[in-house]
Amino acid sequence: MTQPPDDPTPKGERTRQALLDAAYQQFVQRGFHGASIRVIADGAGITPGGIYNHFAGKDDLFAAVVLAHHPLTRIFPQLIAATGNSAEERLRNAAQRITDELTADEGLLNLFFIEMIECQGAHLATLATTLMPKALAFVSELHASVATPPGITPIGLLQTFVGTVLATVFTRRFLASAGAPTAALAGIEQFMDIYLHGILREE
Amino acid sequence: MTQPPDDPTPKGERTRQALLDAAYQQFVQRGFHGASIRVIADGAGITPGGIYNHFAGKDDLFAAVVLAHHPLTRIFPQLIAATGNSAEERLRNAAQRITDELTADEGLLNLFFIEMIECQGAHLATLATTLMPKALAFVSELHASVATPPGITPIGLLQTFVGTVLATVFTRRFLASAGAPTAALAGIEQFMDIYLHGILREE
DNA sequence: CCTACCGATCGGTAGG
DNA sequence: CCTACCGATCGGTAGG
Repeated sequence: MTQPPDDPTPKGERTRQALLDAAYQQFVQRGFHGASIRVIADGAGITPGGIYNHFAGKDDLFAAVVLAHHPLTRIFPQLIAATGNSAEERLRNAAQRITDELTADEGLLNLFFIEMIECQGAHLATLATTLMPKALAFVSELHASVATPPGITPIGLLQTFVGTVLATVFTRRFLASAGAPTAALAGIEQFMDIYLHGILREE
Repeated sequence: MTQPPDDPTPKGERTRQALLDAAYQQFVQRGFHGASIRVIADGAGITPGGIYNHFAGKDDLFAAVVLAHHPLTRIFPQLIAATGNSAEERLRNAAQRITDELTADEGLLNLFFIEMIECQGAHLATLATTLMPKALAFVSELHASVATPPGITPIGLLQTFVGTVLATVFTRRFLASAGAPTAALAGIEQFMDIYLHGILREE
């Protein structure tokens, strides 16, 4: 008997996905070293040994989580998919979408930080080579179509835009943790007011 | 015999400082759970058990490191100490100083992230109550003296400024990790060009 | 502040 | 994919 080849979701594949989900939750809550293989296995409904039928080890499992959930995998597609009748409108729309996504699931930003700290950014080069070409093409076109301050390269435009969005999400989160009243804080609209007024000069 | 009371640095105090230094190095390199009490003790030149003469436990040691090295303890004083003949000059000067300090020691920013992820920002409220009053007084005065876009509160001014500085340091680090050519990246001057042009409107 | 040690938990493997 | 288990290391303590 061979295994039925076109089941909607093969048994092994479902387990693998359950492992990825459980691992994501644990890693973003406790960090790489703080997350336990046993708790992850539990969350996926299997015993610890079973993990090694799907992943070579804890590092391999973490790498798979990074590939599936790293914020960069959300930011760049949202940037390209943004709509609007002008460069300004498209950037505002993209900023809003990215902020919403990063705010809805705090784990995404955590994963960014955990990877940089506990893996020293080892996966960033891989992610970048996959994602950057399209993002750079998009931003080069944008850069050519608008007037920016002197010294801003296309990659600098991408950097300052993404940096401003990350700054919004991050500062709102830590100021809320510190006890600041949320209503007094700047949101993505204010950050974009400042950023776009500063970067889009008269043509 | 009593202990000589005004030695330049008492024996126990030197050990405590050595522990703080070793702990800082380990925590920012490996995260809270990744750092080992034994390695920290080694780094301070004592045996693991000796740590508990100075700190109640690993958490207590981490809390002391956060109090001593958290970026907020550097950012706010630098902001207040900044010099210049106009609001713009003072903000540029402060941004430059903060950026230099956070770039010179990558551990500082790591500590910010580690504390937010592995301690869920538990120490931020304490830090804020110590540091915010002076910073808010400074920024309230600044807010009153310049024209900002509508909807920007004094705390929003502080938030967007600090956010912009953090965005500079963070995006430069991760883009460098990802293999981007450093020369093409925006630095604090470019970020401030954009930010200040966006936030300081005509009076 | 050291020696010696505690129980607990870690990531991972062998064999089925 | 489970059972049973490995050696290693963890944070922390007792007693001196």
